[in-house]
Amino acid sequence: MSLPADRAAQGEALSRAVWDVLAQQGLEKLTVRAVAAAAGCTTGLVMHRFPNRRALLLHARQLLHDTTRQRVEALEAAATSPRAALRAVLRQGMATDPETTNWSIVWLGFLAAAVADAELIDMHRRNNRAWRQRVERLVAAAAPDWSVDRVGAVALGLIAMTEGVAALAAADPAVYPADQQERMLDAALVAYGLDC
Amino acid sequence: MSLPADRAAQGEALSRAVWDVLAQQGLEKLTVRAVAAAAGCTTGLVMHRFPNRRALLLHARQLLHDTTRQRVEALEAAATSPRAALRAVLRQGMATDPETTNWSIVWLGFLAAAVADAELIDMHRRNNRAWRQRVERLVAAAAPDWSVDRVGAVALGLIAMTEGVAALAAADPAVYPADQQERMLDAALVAYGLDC
DNA sequence: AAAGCTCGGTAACAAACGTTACGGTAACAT
DNA sequence: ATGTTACCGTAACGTTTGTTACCGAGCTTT
Repeated sequence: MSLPADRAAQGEALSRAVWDVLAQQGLEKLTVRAVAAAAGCTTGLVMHRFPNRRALLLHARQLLHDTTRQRVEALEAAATSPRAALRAVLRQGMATDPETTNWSIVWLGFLAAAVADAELIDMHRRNNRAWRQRVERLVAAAAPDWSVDRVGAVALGLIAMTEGVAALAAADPAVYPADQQERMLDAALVAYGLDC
Repeated sequence: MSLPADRAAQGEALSRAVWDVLAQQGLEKLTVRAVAAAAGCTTGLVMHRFPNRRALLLHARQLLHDTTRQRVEALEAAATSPRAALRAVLRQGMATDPETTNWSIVWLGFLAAAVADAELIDMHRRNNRAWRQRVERLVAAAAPDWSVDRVGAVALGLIAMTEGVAALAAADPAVYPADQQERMLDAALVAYGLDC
């Protein structure tokens, strides 16, 4: 069968291979051949599916965003209160298990690759601005009487904290165990007056 | 003259060239030839000064750490109170001006490069553990009656927050201006009860 | 002044890279 | 059954990479 659904599935599988290589071998080894090997195919298939290496990377980057967005929306929908939603969403932004740790490493790799790529940095900015608006909305819902300025400052603090600890824990998991990240998050939520 | 001081100075200049390339062209373009061009010399000099590319990168990474350590110690020594020292040290960890923004991008590049390099990741861990101990010491001095657990959780929160906002601001300076980062830091210090 | 030594630039190497062209196989249509 | 098309692996291309070998210029020593 050569339905477009199959082509899309192949593109998705190749994007997942991009993530795997990025997480396990790093940005410097992120070659077309390495991606093909991780996907269990040859470079021919990769280059038939994408016009060039950059298009493959851009697709993998966008798919990463879409995937995490869906996961976050599910967490938000399943939460029983605004503050529980805020905590759940922030929690998955840290590196508390192998899956989210992997996600963090991949995220760092794409960010490093975006330094020299205008389109990648644009995607990063679009996605991160959306992320920031989401957290600001959640903070505003969790503290309805706050001023816009305070919501912004606290949301930024929480975003930066989770983003930062994800990077730190991804690079040194032994020193940043999951429970310490959670205690850090809870301490911050308590300090800001946003605890459940 | 061929004094060892000159050789060391050349190594330093080449390391600075590594930073420049990393900040302006990204990790993927961090080649020996690009470094030589940024340093205004040829690849011959680079390979005479360092046995191979990895050694050059390791030297640049260590020099980056030593440089920032000296800057932080100067800030700490110049502070008039423990809380002022804490704030000054944390402040320089964010990306509030072109210099610290550059530093953040370089830091991200080295972190991404460390994914596949055991020695680079070791250096990152050593340096970051020292950084964490420094901030924990500053927090303990700023709040002498806190428990060790609380000092650890708050210090981790502050470290992660500054580290995270530095990455965010480095990638999207227009959305994370300096004054917003400072307000975020002050809001966090107030929330933790560590304001001056 | 001539020889030796240090230094750094030039040029070349093999390997790996992104990309392209070609060929063969399997499914579909007629 | 035969021609057509889509699909993908194979092999090659030119370029770029890290690295090595070589060579000439300038300083020191005798």
